[in-house]
This record gives sequence, C-alpha cells and structure tokens, in this order.
Amino acid sequence: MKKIDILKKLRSSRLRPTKQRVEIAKFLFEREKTFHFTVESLNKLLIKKLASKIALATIYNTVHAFKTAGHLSEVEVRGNKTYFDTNVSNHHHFYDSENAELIDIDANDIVIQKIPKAPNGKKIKNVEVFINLKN
Amino acid sequence: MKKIDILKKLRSSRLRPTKQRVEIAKFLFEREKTFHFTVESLNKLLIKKLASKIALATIYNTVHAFKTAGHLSEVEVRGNKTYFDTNVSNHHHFYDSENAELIDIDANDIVIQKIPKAPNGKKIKNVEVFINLKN
DNA sequence: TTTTCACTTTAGAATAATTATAAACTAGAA
DNA sequence: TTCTAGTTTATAATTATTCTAAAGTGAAAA
Repeated sequence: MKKIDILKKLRSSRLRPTKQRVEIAKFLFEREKTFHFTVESLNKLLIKKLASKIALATIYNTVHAFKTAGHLSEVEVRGNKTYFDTNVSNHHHFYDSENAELIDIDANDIVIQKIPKAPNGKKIKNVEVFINLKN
Repeated sequence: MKKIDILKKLRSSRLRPTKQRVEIAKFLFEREKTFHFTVESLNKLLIKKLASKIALATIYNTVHAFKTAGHLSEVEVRGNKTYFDTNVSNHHHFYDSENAELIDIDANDIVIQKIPKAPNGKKIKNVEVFINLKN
C-alpha cells in the first residue's frame, strides 16, 4: 500500500492524516500478509522502527479509530489483552497458545453444514470459528 | 447435585472442602441448567445469597481452582472480563452483546463439513464456534 | 499567507480486572 | 489434641486500558 493510498484511506474515514496516524498506518497496512497484534506488541515494534516515539495513548486512540473506520478488526482471544487484525474480511483463526500467536483461516476453508437458529427474536450477526492448537 | 456429591467433587480434585469452596460449589453446581458468569457477577450473587461474605480474592482463587480441576470452563468473549461456564463438555456459544449474555449451543447442533489442517507440526486441540447475535 | 479552531497528541492520573503478599486461620493426618 | 500444609483474607501491587486537560497541528477561511 502506497503512501498516497494511506492518505486516501485516512481521509476517506474522516481521520486527519497526522504524522502519527500515517506512521502507524504505514506500519500496519504496508504489508503483504495480514498482521495480528496487541497494543503492547504494536508499541514495542513502533519503538524499534521509528526514531521518535508515539505516546501509548495515541496508539490506543489510533487503533480504535482504525477499528471504528473498519480498517482493523478485533479478535476474541481468551485472556487479558485485546488482539487486532489487519484482515477485516470475514475469516477465522487458529490460535497457538504456546506462542500466543493467531493465524488466519480463509472463510472458504471452513464450511459449516449445520447451524442452530438464533434464539428469541435475535438474528445471527456473524459466526467465528476459533481453532485452538496444541503440539 | 447433592452436598455429598459436592464434597466428592472437591475431594476428587484434591481441593479441601472448606466452607467457602463448598458454598461456591453449591451455588455453581446445584443447578439444572448451565451457568455463565464473571467473577464480578458471581461475587454479587454470592453476597445476595450468603449471610457471611467471601473475600473477592477467594472467589478468584476458587474459580481458578475449579477451572484447573476441570469443573468450569473459560469462555472467550471479546472484552475486558473473563467469562466462566459450568458446562465443561465440548460445546459452542451464542453471544448476545446487547445483554452481555452467553447461550450454550450443544456440540451436536453444529456440524462442520470442512476444516483446514493444522499448520506446521501442530495439532488441533479443539474447535470453538462463537455466534454473535444482533436484533 | 496568516489566522483560527476543531481535531489530535501527549504525559500522567484514574479506573478496572486480576494477581501477589503475608499474616491469620483451619482441615485433616498423626 | 497437636501440628502442618493448605486456605482465606485484607490489602497492596500489577496490568491493560481509558480519562483529563494542556499543548500542538491540519486545513479551511480570511
């Protein structure tokens, strides 16, 4: 993803392309593969990568702004920290608890044959499959 | 579940049947239906139910001891709090985010036709399906 | 350009969930 | 009954996250 596209992405979601947002966006979206992270891990990686450091609060703000804008998705993982994913399409996850690592599974690689109907006036919003791994 | 069975359950997992553990176990396991809770909600319910109150740290200790012993399972739910479930068999969940409520789905009510194979030397430990609900 | 102001960033305080500590208590073996 | 390892408890500490309020900045308007 080019810098110009980063700027477009930010502007299209009514987020001013500040220095910090552009740097974080470049770090997150200029990748081939999807990227999974927690705010803590992202912060550490940004400290390594960037000359000037970005305030932790800004990283929280920015990640949430990106999530709200639909540029990041939040992944439910048992435990204390919140995981985010640059893959915002409908997909699933392997979770390797030994390395606290998420691995994407394409939506087409899982086919569900039978599913219960939603209870009392509710509808199904989405179905997430989470496959825990062991050695 | 009778009191005698509560005592058995505790002893069989090498947990001394202290007053607090017995009370918490009775509250959790003397039920027809499965019960979902957070430590916070359990604490509130126990305060209502019991004359003497149990220290919050003890509730954390006990819930974790029960989980380690296999009497409770932990459910992955996005968000800050940890949910527990008295249903320890293999099963799935609906999640109604509006009421922050979990609803059990029997393992037999979901059939997965196609599943990817585990990556690099890993094996599949278990598969959890999580169905988010909306109105 | 310069001005202006709503939007942002920031450091640090505040909050919330959970875990650690260490002293007092207790179940159950001897 | 005595003794001891296991347990409970109040409280402090830790961890993740959010809040606050002051200083900074993009970009529209003058």
